[in-house]
Amino acid sequence: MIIKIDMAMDTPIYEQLRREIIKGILNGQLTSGEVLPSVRNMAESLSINMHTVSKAYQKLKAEGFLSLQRNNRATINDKENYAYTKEYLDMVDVEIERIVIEAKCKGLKKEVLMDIVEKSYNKY
Amino acid sequence: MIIKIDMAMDTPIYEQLRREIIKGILNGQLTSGEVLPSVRNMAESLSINMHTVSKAYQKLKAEGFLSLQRNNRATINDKENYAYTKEYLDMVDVEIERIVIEAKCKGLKKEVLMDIVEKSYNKY
Amino acid sequence: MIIKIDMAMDTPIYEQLRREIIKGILNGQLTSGEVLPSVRNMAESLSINMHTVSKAYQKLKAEGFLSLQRNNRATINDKENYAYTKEYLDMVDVEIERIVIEAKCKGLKKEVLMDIVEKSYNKY
Amino acid sequence: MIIKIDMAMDTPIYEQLRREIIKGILNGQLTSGEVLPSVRNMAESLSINMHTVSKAYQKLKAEGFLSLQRNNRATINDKENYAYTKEYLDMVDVEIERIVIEAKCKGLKKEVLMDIVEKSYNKY
DNA sequence: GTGGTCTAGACCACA
DNA sequence: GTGGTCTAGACCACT
Repeated sequence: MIIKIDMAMDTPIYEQLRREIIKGILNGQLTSGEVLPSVRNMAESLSINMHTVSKAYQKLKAEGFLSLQRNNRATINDKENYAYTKEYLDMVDVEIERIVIEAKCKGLKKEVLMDIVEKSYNKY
Repeated sequence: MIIKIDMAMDTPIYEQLRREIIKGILNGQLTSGEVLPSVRNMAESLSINMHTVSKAYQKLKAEGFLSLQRNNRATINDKENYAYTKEYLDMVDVEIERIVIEAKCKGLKKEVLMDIVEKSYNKY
Repeated sequence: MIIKIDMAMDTPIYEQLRREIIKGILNGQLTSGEVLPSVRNMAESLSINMHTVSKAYQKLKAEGFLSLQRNNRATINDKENYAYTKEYLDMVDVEIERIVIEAKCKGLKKEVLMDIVEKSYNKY
Repeated sequence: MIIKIDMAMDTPIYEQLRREIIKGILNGQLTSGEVLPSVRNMAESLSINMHTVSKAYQKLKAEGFLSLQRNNRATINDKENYAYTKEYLDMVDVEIERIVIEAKCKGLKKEVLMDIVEKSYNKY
């Protein structure tokens, strides 16, 4: 699986890595039970720090996307482990609201915005 | 106009202030030509530092939301000055995509997500 | 003579006024011996502070463009009084160099830059 | 690379630093991919404050001259990232016009002015 | 160790 | 009185 990290982006590297793994789960490149490269290997292949990879793995573990075994192997979990919760929905709500306010203020029509969301949803 | 700043939030204060002002423009509390409090006054009334307010004003200026006049007044601009651009649309696209990927991965149906966006849009 | 002041510009008002008067001299709207409005009148008609007008007049006087009489009247001088000097040439050189360096760095061809200068010269 | 800062000059320090870096890019002392000193190091070697350096770097980033990488390196960009735009040309036009008007008013011949520009261009 | 954010206090040009 | 610049020192997330 190809993971793209952009050092020039303002998003933290560990967050970029986290998102890439989630994307991998979504598009089927990472299936339940699959084992991710070790922290050390992942860090090497991406030319980033081990701590950064570890941070991404830890966050994904906390969210239920994967399990970390004693042997430091990260295994992708079943869907049930990371199904959306009430808290997650609230968070999405806040994020969407922030985007919507600015977009509406700038004159973006509801239809255009909804279209972006729909197209994005269908894309993956 | 009431501006809420949450010092405990991880969003920078200047960014919170920026968003509150945009929200004010959207809901009609700040209309074109309206004058904002001076940097010093705004800082005092929010119990934050001058420079933090200044940073918010500068960003809003760069985005066309307001003009910093030579007579030391921050004036809300006309809609034309901050209408959405191609670059802004691209940015929204990236942000939406990020949210959509994670939401879809977590099993959130398209209809539910679209509903959140629509409700948010109609709310303001 | 019409004088345009843009409160949203970052150029100081007194400097804008100064430039407008020089422009007036160049295009023949202000001829040698002509009398400018009093500081008070000019300030009123431009809706700016008297001190600001005074500052512009003082600077123009120091540069030889006009004379200030005891009755506070500003009179445009003859050309000889404000002919370019060695110091002025040096200053132009510095300003041009600053523009040229950045322009060249950005890939602007010499011909394009020279063309801008020539067109600008012929325009007035 | 030698960077000269004149504390007595009326040009802000961050702006002087910005120009020095652009000059370095132009004369080949700073090539694409090259890494600038960290904000702290640059500040120390110039005996100025961290924040002042940061402001210069931020401006250069906004203009495309460099990227501030997540691994805390300020890297010079490729030419494409800071090629001149329509907006930049308009800005140059305004600046040139301002100089030309005053110069012409002071009796400076077109040829002399053009010569200054040409010499300046060839110098770097 | 690095940059980003925030605060505080100072000076200055502008109005 | 106003904003812009600069300094200094602190905290924090990221690497």
